[in-house]
Amino acid sequence: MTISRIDCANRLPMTDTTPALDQPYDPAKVEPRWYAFWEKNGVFASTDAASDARPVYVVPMPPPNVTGSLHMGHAQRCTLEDALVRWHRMRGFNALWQPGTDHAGIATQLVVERLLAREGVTRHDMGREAFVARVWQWRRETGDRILLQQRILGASPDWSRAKFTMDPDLSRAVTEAFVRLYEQGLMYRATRLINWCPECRTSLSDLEVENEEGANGELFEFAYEVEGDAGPSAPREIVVATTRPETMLGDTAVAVHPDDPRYKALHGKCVRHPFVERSFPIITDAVLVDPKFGTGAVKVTPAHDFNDFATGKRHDLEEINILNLDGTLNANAGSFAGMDRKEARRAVKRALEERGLARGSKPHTLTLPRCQRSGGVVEPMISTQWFLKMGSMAERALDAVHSGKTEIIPAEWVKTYDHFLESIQDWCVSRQLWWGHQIPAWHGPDGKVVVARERPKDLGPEWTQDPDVLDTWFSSALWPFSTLGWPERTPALAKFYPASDLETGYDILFFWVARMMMMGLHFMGEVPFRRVLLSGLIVDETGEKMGKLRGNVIDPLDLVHGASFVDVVKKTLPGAPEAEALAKFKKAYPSAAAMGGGFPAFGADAVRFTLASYPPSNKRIALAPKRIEGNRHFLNKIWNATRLSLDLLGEHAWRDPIAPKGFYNQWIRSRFAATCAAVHAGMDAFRVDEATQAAYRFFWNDFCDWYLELVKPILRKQADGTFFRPDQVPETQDTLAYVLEGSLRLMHPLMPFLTEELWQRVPKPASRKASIAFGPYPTPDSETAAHDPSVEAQMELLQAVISAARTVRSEHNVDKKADVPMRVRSSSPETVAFLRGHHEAIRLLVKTAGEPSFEASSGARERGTTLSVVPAAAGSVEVLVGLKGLVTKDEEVARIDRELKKIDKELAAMDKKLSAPGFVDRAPREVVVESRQQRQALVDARERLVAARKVAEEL
RNA sequence: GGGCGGGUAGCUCAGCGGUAGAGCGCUGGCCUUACAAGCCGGAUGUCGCAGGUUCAAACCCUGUCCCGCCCA
Repeated sequence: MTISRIDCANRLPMTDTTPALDQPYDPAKVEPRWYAFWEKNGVFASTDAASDARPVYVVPMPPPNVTGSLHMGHAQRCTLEDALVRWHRMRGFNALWQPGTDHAGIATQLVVERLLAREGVTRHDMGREAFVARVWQWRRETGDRILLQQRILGASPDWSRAKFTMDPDLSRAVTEAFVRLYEQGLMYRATRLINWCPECRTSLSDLEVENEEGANGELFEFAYEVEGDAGPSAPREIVVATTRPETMLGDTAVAVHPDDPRYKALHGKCVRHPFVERSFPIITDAVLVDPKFGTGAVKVTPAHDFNDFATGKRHDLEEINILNLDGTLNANAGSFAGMDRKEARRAVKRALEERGLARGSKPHTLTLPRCQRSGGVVEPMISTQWFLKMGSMAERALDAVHSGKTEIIPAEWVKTYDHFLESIQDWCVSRQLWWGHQIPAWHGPDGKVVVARERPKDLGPEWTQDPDVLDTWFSSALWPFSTLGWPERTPALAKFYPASDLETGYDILFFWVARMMMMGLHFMGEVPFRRVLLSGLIVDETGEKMGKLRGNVIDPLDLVHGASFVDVVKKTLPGAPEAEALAKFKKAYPSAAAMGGGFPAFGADAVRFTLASYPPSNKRIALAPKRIEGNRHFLNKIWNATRLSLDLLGEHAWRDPIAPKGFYNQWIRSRFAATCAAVHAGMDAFRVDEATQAAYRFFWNDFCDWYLELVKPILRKQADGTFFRPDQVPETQDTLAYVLEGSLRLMHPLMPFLTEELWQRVPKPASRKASIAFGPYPTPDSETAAHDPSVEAQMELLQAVISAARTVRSEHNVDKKADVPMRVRSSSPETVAFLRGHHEAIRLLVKTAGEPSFEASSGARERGTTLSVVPAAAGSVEVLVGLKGLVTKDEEVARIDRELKKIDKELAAMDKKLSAPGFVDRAPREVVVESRQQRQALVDARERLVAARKVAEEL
């Protein structure tokens, strides 16, 4: 076919490697070829040169963990950020999408420890230095995998600026930040009750503790014997209830409510601990004790419970730590020392029973604090750690959002952000890990501490560096400026700080976004970014969170390249029986289950377009594979429409278009202009979903369904080799080429591969650069002159007339091949004239026998015709289709009745509205006028239908 | 206990003050020389429930019931 001839035209820079435009569209043949091309042409490059006068657009990419393999969340980040970055780049911005990876302290250490465990080695066997060396080796081998995976999705960050949080320059920034914070009195060391994960053997910040609600437990009751004699009527014992019996080894008080009459006699008395040589007081505390809960008496363990800790401070109680760092009990636990905490719980209960102090137990649901990384139960524990004061930093971060210096989109999140910062506690930043930024503090004799950028030379050998490292999120919080060279005053820092947009999932609003706000304001004196764009979390099709245990994880690359479900579940549920894993997976994705044995290769563009099509207000995004399939069909549509267009354009050489005179050309240009405006509005407001929808509808429903169909007869030569309407050919070719090329550019940020592939082949101005990615982008301004609502309104009428005739054909099951006579009438001479002007389109799209006729309305009608009405205020249009011998009287009456029913329903609604008291007086005038026009159109249409029904027997 | 979302067609979701929408699914007819991953048609909703504001409410307000998430 003609396509191959066009392939040989000199439009294509890569003729030797580019396959023909085979049908159907195969992303596997197209996508792999373009990434290297973009890199070679420097598409992704930004410049920090002060002399560059372009406006700047900066997006810091949330650095994925080096442990990470690409998951749907990453794919979503990639898609949205890449769309925004490409969009700006095409519009002439100096765009920096800052890539990199995060060292992910705990996560990485756990991964490498697990590897070592297979070799039968622990990190303690190796020692710190060797272990850290091993982690570095691991990171060199696998840490960049995720960056390679992002390329498959078409991500376009400036790779030349890629950073890793443990790079020397970023590590230096971390040290500098720590030292300055210390010098400013914001970073301090303190002994406090903190969250301790015995499995990771490190402290955690409040945010790293996840509370598991509804855990099954029991409320265990036991008695403490009261010491001394409180009088004959006073109780000899006091019964307390607890969900953690083993912590009684650290009890230093029993609390009751001051007003509780049951315990009045015991105020000030002491109880004896049954297992350790200790007695402690019965105190009164209205804050801690709810007299209605349990027995109304509460055991107090200041060293292992946050509420009890506060109570201890109020009453000056002793804090007795009973735990070792690995979760076993220490010497304070007396005879229970050395036991694991779980074992100790059983042992304590048994011992209490033996002493006759147990008072029974009942089932109880509780909230269990769990470590975000290991899943282990977190123990509150007294420990000396480094803390960062949050108060004043949090205030500035709050102000920045309230004053509009940083905008959070969607705005619903502002309240959540506020609440977090308003109630924030100081941040425990030290971690007892080996992998991370070691704290730049040195400990000397007598508890002396020195904090410095480097080990001070005058410190003796007895001074040792603090073994702890910093929370991973500490270095992440510096990301928007540490990646640009801070603390040096680099050109990049001057050019690219603050960033424009920070896009991420809402799940790290506290972990990352709020902390970057605080650190950015503190160190740079300016917000780190102008907008925070938050998107929802991707969950499975039934709304469940994706997780290994659930067996519903989808690897985005499996969607891109295709994969059998068997292979998919091998990854999601390794080791599980295949049938069971498959069943779980298919239950999680009902629409995928209908696809047969696996995912077809949807291609990166289809996955991206789908991810971009969910609105950010959606907190949970239920990933429906069917939807990806639908979008792949859309890409195929673009592919084929381009093939057709190239065929219709032949050897057409680009001419800059002038304002078209032909109606269809005016119409498609107007629709294109409206679409550019809608896409721009969507992209600008972080409603990428609206941009995708506008592009989809335009390209498919306007450009393909109508414009290409209307233009075919004009641009296709007839059998005798001549054009049917030679005078219309040049302008139509120009317009087709213009809209096609513009559409590809318009959609490029959303589907970079396909648009590049096709754009390389379509006619375009000589001024265009090597890649579509260089733009320019079709903007509302560049298209606005073509926008013409009156043309669009006329086109809608024409479309309605054609559709009416098609409906009649279809409803009466007229053979597709049969030509039918058609007659169009209206009481409006203008309408008749307009429609007559489009007789050619009507003839072709309805497939009429001979030319349709156009005339003023009259009551008479030929035998054998069926009548349908298109309501219009200026005078409804009657569409008469000759169906002699093709339809019975009954069928026609039934069809007219259906039409009447519809119109009656609309008319009733309109009458109700118009006759409602106050409507005419109080509604805006244009609404009243419009409603009256609509009603008139309906009444008119109805009259014609009623008349038509009367003569239906003529059939 | 506090906060934030959500409940619209069988499914996944738009719409957020002027006559209910899309994709998928369902269904009738078409292998019409771009596309069957398609084309031309069709059916399908008391917009969670109850009040209120308004000339007008899926949309605003109040209450209420479910579902989800976050914080304590």
